[in-house]
Amino acid sequence: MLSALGHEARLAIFRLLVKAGAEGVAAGDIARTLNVLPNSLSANLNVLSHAGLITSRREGRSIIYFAEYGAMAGMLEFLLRDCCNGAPEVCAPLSAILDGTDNCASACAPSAVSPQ
Amino acid sequence: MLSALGHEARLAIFRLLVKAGAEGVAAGDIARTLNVLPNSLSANLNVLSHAGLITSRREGRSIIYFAEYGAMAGMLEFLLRDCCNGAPEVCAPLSAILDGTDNCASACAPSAVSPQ
DNA sequence: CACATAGTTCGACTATGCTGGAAATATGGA
DNA sequence: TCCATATTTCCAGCATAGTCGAACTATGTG
Repeated sequence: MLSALGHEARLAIFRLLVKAGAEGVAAGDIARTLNVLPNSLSANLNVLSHAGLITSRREGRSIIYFAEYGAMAGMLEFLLRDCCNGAPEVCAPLSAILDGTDNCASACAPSAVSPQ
Repeated sequence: MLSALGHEARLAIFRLLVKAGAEGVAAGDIARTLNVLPNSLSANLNVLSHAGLITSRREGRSIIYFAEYGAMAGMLEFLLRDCCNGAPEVCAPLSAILDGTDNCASACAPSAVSPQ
């Protein structure tokens, strides 16, 4: 997963899908938005998909891609556990982010964007 | 950073350094622990260092390497912001990790490291 | 059925990253 | 000074990943 995201174009794709949420984004729209060739986009989508970071569903002639939140959460959990175990001072600022200071919990809790 | 960590050996190195904490680990000890050749270890340490994930200090004839917690926190913050904005349901399980269920927040929270 | 649109797969080329041996540099000790 | 230890740098050689054009497959429409 880390190596899948360790690639400028793929990270951009994934971020786009995360922002899009449960609606997902069609491959063509991704290509247009990020200004990449459809075939290399397809290759990158394949890598992300194989890493478990995204899923897809056919809809008409488009194929819609979605970020796989569970995988993302799992990866972050892995990283958080490792960093917290050895370095408590890393956690505090992160807790602050999660704990509604900025954007997350406050934005997360009420609206409940995607019913999964 | 993501691509630096997206490499089995480098991730192992980084995890080792995170666990070691402020004491750091000498290059030779890393090589012995992870059973890698010193020259390829050096190359990987270089990549991690260039990514800002680790630092080093000479101590006698050894060179001690340390995880750079700030960089790690920055990276996690970046990932958390992105995922939380679009995907509230990712946050909950992570908050649980940070919030003292296991290991972290209980150790983190009281000390209040950064006033932001 | 023919055609247009949406994506993917294939194949060749290029580039970049990784590995491992050997030599070089730096430090400390006899 | 000479030697041992610790680590890095240099230099092939190899493998893998990325890119791009072109052909292929699938779906919907007239």
